[in-house]
Amino acid sequence: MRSPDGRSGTRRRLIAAASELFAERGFHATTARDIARRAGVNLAAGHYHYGSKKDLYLEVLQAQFAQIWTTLARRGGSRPAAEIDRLGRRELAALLHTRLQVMLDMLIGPRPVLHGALMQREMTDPSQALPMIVSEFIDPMMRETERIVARLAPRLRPRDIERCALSIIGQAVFYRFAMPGFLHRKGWKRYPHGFTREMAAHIAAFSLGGMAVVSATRKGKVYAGG
Amino acid sequence: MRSPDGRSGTRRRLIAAASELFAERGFHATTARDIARRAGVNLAAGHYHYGSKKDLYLEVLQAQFAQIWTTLARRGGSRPAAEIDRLGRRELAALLHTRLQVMLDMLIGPRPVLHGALMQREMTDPSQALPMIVSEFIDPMMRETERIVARLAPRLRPRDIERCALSIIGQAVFYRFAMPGFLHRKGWKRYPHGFTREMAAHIAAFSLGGMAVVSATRKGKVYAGG
DNA sequence: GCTTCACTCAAACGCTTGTTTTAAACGTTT
DNA sequence: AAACGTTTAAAACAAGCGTTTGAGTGAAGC
Repeated sequence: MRSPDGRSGTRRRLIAAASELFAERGFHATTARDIARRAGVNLAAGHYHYGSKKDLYLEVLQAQFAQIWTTLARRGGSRPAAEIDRLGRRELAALLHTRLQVMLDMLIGPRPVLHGALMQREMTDPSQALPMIVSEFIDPMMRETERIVARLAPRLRPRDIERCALSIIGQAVFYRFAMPGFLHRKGWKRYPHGFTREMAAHIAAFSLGGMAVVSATRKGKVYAGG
Repeated sequence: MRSPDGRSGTRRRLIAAASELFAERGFHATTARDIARRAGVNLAAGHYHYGSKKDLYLEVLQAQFAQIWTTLARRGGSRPAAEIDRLGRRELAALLHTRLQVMLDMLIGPRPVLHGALMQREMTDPSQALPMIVSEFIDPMMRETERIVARLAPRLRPRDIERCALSIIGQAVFYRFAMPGFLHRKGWKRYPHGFTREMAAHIAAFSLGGMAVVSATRKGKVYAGG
């Protein structure tokens, strides 16, 4: 290859078109001819460069998830572990809030990135790429959230740290996974302006309360918090 | 038709096989031949009885969601609105707990019903059936949860009642939507025995704390609850 | 006993799919 | 100028798809 992507950017155009289509319609409902048409290249180009539709799909996931932490960190939604351990209570709460805001922006914001749709599809129909997605995204996301939770509620048992982290992430991710039902119920075409900001604030507040109660609850006192 | 379902139960067998396959693999990845094979009927039987694969799919969704509230109520996860309004605080908390337990059992329990998988697929690739699913399931589920929340935290503004209900449902549904990633991360093949019980208890406790804090939080005091 | 009817069956239809093939061009490097 | 990697074009491939066909089945109705 003379340049990183041929001369006319065929490889790049193929990846871009395939990313969009796989995110929009999923693997099965996307055809090689759809991809070639949207990329503006010949049908045979896909197989020339990527061998097969499946390999192209795996390339797409690889490329998308390779850049996600850069995006997250650039917007302040991710911080090194050592930094988190140095934060005070108010800063931790602020980090949680920012993190939720960034996550929601990426998932359902006015310009959502493709990770959300692709991940949702992988959770519905897992492929060979699932291990990569777990190790490259889900696992780091969980670990970092657990670290924030552990700092905010130091008395929690490890299993409760994990459960609280799952509760936090679950609340946020829900707005992507349930989006069609949610929007239809509200009669909306898309989430309104400022929606992610308000939901991030709600989830942060709700979760701080949840952590406080779980942290104060002893075994058998499940219904505490009255 | 001689009997409610022919003589050999072809219609019933088709619906059963199609329900399983659509839940397992989705609409696109399920073929008419797969369905006929699993149902043990001739390939043409599907089109004879249901007209088209799409009509069969809609029939499947209709049948599955027609019975979901019966199942939910039978297990104590749903109560008439008038009853809810009569419950005391401890009873409401117990209802919330039971409701979460039943929901989780249906979503990820040892014998999960098909609604979970089918709904997840509709949220990923909505079809004509989406309005039915919203009006028959999502909307009643939201209204009843909001009623419980409203009784548990009477000072909440309506918008916060809705958000708290979404937080509660989101935490539970997350374990279905993110199941493949979650299981792979833990190295599990399925959720372990007692998992739904523990998670229902956690989500109930976490949510009671969340509601308490959101209820006590005034505008601008987002980070309260320390 | 004959027709009627709902139903079943194997076979085939026309179409789309992912993939491959063949040929010819293009621009860059050697 | 020759060689090379890249791209296009058009066509074809086998396989699989949803759907249709038409003959055949056996019980029900008259």
